[in-house]
Amino acid sequence: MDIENAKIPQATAKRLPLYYRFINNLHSQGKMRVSSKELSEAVKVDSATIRRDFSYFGALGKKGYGYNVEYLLSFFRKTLDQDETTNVALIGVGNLGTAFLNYNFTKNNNTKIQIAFDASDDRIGDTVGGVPIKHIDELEEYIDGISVAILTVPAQAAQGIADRLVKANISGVLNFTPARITVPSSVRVHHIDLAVELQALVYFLKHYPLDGELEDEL
Amino acid sequence: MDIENAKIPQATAKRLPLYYRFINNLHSQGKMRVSSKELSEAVKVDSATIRRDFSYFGALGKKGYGYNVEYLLSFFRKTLDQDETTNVALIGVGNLGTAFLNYNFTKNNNTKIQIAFDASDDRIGDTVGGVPIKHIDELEEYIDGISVAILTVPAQAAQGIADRLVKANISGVLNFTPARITVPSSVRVHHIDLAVELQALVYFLKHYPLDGELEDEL
DNA sequence: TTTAGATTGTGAATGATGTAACATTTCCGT
DNA sequence: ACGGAAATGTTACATCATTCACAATCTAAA
Ligand SMILES: NC(=O)c1ccc[n+]([C@@H]2O[C@H](COP(=O)([O-])OP(=O)(O)OC[C@H]3O[C@@H](n4cnc5c(N)ncnc54)[C@H](O)[C@@H]3O)[C@@H](O)[C@H]2O)c1
Ligand SMILES: NC(=O)c1ccc[n+]([C@@H]2O[C@H](COP(=O)([O-])OP(=O)(O)OC[C@H]3O[C@@H](n4cnc5c(N)ncnc54)[C@H](O)[C@@H]3O)[C@@H](O)[C@H]2O)c1
Repeated sequence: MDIENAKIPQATAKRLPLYYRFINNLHSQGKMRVSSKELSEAVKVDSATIRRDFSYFGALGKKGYGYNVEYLLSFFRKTLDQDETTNVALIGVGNLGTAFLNYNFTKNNNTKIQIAFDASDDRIGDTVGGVPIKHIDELEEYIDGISVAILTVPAQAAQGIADRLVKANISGVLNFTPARITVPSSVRVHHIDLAVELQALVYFLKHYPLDGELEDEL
Repeated sequence: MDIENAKIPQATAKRLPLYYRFINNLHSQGKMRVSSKELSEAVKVDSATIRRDFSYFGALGKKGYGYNVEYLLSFFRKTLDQDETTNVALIGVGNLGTAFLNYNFTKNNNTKIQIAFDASDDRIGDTVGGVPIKHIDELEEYIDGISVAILTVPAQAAQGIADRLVKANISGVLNFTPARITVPSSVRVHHIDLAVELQALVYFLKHYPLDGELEDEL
């Protein structure tokens, strides 16, 4: 769609939602302007990196002044497609799935969990956090118009479900399962492996200098 | 402690727990040997990257043969300090916190959630997933021997709790809060921002070529 | 209107990560 | 015991990301 955007580094793209949220905060607080230095302290990203990130979108600020909060906000809203909602399905209403359903991702967000699926009869027909739960056997019937799936099923079920999601034409999967699923190259998968995150943190603590470190981020 | 380890790239360190888990699987399946190519297909990491990662630890494999699963396993167990358990506290027994407590991170893991804290009187004294819940006012009394904290409190409470954790001599924090907390450089914080992850996935879907892409990983 | 001070946007330096390619070594069947 | 097949470990390169440092530009106050 946007010609320019194809050139934005992935690392930058991953920071955009973060910037958006903090700019939103500033706006609610009635702040009129902000410098890259201030933002830097809030989001814990080097100020030069922030300026560089913003610069991919052209000159958003004014030299000697900083950035106009209102303008930044409207810019990010547009860029992150806040207006156009992405429909999401959640598969596996267990511990983690229930937490996600109860959490309203819609705050500050352009995504909405529209429907959930589970294999256990107990929960079918209920709603959790306002989201209706259907039986997994009915996946194909209800998945229409959904482009992203959150996978919170047991690891053994992950690949099978993924295959069905692919057939049902899903575009992206957020996989919380420890299983690394295989999908065609037309589908994007992000793995979030919480056990690995915890273990990695512990590894860093044990093996990296504890003191003269940056205070943040992997 | 280990002199060598200081040189291991962070990207590699983050993959180690992943390798460990899959090698563990292979071992349970009775597999005796594995090549970087096989491993690559399982964990979705380029085989050259795997060989490079392993090579930081010396020559773990044999040319023309591959890697001995048993040996790899014992090596990783040692390297990831599987034997020595790291004690973890969880702060904020809400939706997300409850999911984590019910989930047994101890599988394949050198970490154990020993204790949880919450501000709401309702849950104090209960146990969730075998973990006792104490009142947050008693944080300082019970945090002895705990080196890592998982933060799943509301965003507004995050910085305050973080300050107390720092005073109580915590070494690492896994922060699920959208707030970016400030801590001294002696404390390591990893942010896991689930809303950002979802939004970033959506952004990639909308703005990046959908087809000729690697099929995995950010 | 002038000037001191602030802050951007970016070229260039540095650092980190990923991967192609291959010489080298080991395995293993004959 | 030998030779081809297999797979490592690593060199060299390519790519991506971060950060420094500063000229250019703007603000705001006197
Ligand atoms: N809970 C955590 O803290 C945590 C942490 C790290 C990783 N994970 C991973 O996240 C996933 C979910 O964890 P959880 O704790 O919520 O597990 P859970 O067992 O509580 O939930 C799994 C849910 O999936 C449903 N299910 C099973 N098979 C299904 C199928 N074929 N189709 C649809 N639904 C199916 C079950 O009925 C259950 O409700 C697991 O893969 C787990 O390894 C969880
Ligand atoms: N649930 C999700 O899916 C999800 C997704 C993304 C981010 N998050 C973030 O994770 C955090 C927790 O989310 P949640 O859905 O579990 O919220 P929640 O409201 O269900 O749970 C928060 C818990 O923290 C407790 N608490 C409040 N103040 C406290 C204090 N000062 N000390 C100790 N405990 C305190 C509350 O009693 C409650 O039990 C939030 O910051 C949220 O933004 C959650």
